[in-house]
Amino acid sequence: MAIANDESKSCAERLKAIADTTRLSVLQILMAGPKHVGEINAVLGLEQSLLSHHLKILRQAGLVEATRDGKAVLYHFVPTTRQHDGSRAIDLGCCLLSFE
Amino acid sequence: MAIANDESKSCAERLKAIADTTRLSVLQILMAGPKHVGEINAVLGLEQSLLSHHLKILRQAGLVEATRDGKAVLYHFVPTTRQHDGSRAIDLGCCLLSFE
DNA sequence: TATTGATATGAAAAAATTTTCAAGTTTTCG
DNA sequence: CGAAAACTTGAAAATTTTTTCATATCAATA
Repeated sequence: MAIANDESKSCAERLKAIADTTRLSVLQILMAGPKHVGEINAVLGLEQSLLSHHLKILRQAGLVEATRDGKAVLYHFVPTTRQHDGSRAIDLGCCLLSFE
Repeated sequence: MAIANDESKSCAERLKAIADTTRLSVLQILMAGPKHVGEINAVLGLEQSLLSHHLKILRQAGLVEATRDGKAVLYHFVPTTRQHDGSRAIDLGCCLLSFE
């Protein structure tokens, strides 16, 4: 039931999850606050199942989490972040990624 | 692909260049200082042309540069970096990546 | 200049990722 | 309960990346 967070994910593997235009957009949307799949897609306008597949990749990378909210599903950015000299940065293991 | 601004597009492109185990290793090797292709491969032990292909991708992403040095070729990390609260971070456009 | 050492390139094969399409859940509502 | 809304899943097709292999280039040297 709980979404497993694979500890053995390498840095490159997480980077790969982020290194995609669509997923990068999703991440940025979610970093602004939790949103339902439909709300995300109101911005991106993708084929419904395609977004779902991308969300799964982000979930498996441990970058986002989903919780059911009625018949909708709410996604939120998982702050795998840590304080890095003043600003929050996503910790990818071998490197820190910070959106300004 | 649907809505994705130019900024996140080029950012994802650079992230893609970095999001690969081999290229990530090459980058980290070069961040320690310039090295010849042979020296890089002394560490990685890849098929000669394969490393060459990877180096090309890093070059095209503007992350490294090559200069001829006799019959060898010297590669160096291109500091697309900027000071980010004390430590050097690679500026990818939409985000900063910092190795520690 | 012919040869050798160091690396690059191009094309085809192999592998991985992305997109589509059809069908399956879950939850709410009449 | 049956239907609808909001998603997810799985499998196949489409596309992109990665790897291999054979060949080419460039510079130093015999």
